[in-house]
Amino acid sequence: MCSSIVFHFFALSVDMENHQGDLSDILRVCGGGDDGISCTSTGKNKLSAASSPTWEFPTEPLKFSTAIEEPIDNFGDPFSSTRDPLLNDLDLAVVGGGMFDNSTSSSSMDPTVSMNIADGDMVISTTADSVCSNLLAQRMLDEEMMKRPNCHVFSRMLQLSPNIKIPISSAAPRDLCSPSVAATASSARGNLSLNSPTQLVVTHDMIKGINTSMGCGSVDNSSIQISSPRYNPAGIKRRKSQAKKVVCIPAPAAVNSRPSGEVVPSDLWAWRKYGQKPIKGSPFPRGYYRCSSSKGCSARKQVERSRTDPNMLVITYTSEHNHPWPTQRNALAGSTRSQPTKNNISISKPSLSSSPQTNKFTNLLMKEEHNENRMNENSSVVNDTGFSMLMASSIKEEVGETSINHTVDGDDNQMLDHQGFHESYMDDDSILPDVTNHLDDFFADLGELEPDLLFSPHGFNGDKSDGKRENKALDPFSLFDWTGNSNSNNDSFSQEPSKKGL
DNA sequence: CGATTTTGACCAGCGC
DNA sequence: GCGCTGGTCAAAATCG
Repeated sequence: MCSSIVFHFFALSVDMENHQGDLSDILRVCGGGDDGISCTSTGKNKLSAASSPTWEFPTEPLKFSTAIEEPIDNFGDPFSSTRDPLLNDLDLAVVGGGMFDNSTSSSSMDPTVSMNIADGDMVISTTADSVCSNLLAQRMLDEEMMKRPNCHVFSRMLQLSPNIKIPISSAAPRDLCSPSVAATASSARGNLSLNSPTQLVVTHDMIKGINTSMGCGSVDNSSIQISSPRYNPAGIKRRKSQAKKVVCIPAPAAVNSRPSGEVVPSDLWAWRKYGQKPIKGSPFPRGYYRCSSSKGCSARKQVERSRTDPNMLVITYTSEHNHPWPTQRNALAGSTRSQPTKNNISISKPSLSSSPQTNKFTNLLMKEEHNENRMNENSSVVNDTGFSMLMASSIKEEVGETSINHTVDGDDNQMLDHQGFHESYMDDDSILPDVTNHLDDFFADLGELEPDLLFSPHGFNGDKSDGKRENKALDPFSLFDWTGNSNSNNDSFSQEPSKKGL
């Protein structure tokens, strides 16, 4: 019975207060290789990534974030407060019989999940066995990410902090441990894999080699980028000190054939372009998008090419979504119509490919700016085989806790109340998103698709020649589904900005 | 036909 | 106050 689970471990929270400035603040932690953080449990009760040969410890010790004075907004980051479905992009395989049942999760002794920080190493462990343990641990990470408004899971990320407090719901593991679905080990993208029983150790050894780099331009494969929120991409002038979150991602090698030449990576929100302007000092125009998932949503984002490296896209999120994470169908409905009709699947699944081209997707940098007074927020990027993520790491946390045990006997409501997700939308209780429902929707949608198509590399890379728009919303990798990219002409983006100077 | 993109016009913030 | 620049609006065009 398969009991391992892929544990995507994409970002580390690093205190960057000693790194100030702008572009030069961006550090890169080179992971090397395609696997990034990748390890498999070899011991019975411990899974350690310390032996991962692809990580180096930074020349200077990483400082994990501690207390932050104030929570900050999510800035429309689709993953900042909402559970990231990508966290569950396990290779799922239907197995006969129940590989997991309540008796497993509800043993005589309630399983607990604990997270400890010792010497900068984070250890997540549970007393539960088998898949449930793994799921609990993963859930724990998920919860942690949701709990932290700044734990921007633009993809899968995890913050390392000595102050982790994650409520775990008893329902959660059961929900995740569907009797009909077994999680099988897969490290296709070099993720941290958890085998049962669960103890996850993230050690300093997993990280090494911090190098400074300049802006988004210094990106190479298999790297972690840590940027300072002080970096003001492209010298964007702030209006009304509006909080922004900036994400730098590698530009796709392929570019769509839009007149604008714009390349917009899709995420799971629906965005509608409402403007485009040439930016002074940059040969590339900036596109303005607003969330079209919900009327009244103030979430916006700006997409432009990095002026220092045209191969990088700078996405600036402004404001935040005031509605739940869109369902797959909603996301599909909101997808741009410029989606290529053919041959875009392989592009959208970079992480499942090991080609050099794929590795161009390896680096992502996310930066966050809250306001003028919050310049020392932390952010980091951790790469994976096909993805790399960076997240801001400023989190409101309790101080002094280094180990918190979580008994798996809470209720869902309680869980939600403790999640940053809830906090993120506390301004409007009427539209509090239901994380659990999102999860349910997500998996329900997944269930409607053929597993092979969904989860197998073949399915990902299959060429849909029927001309239909890919259901990218169901594809966790659609994050990097560069819209409308059906060819590899990277120059089309570099075309002249709109004729009028706007 | 509805949703999205394009694009010229307008508005607002900021520096001088 | 003025000009520059960025951000948004909205009508027309486009697409599925």
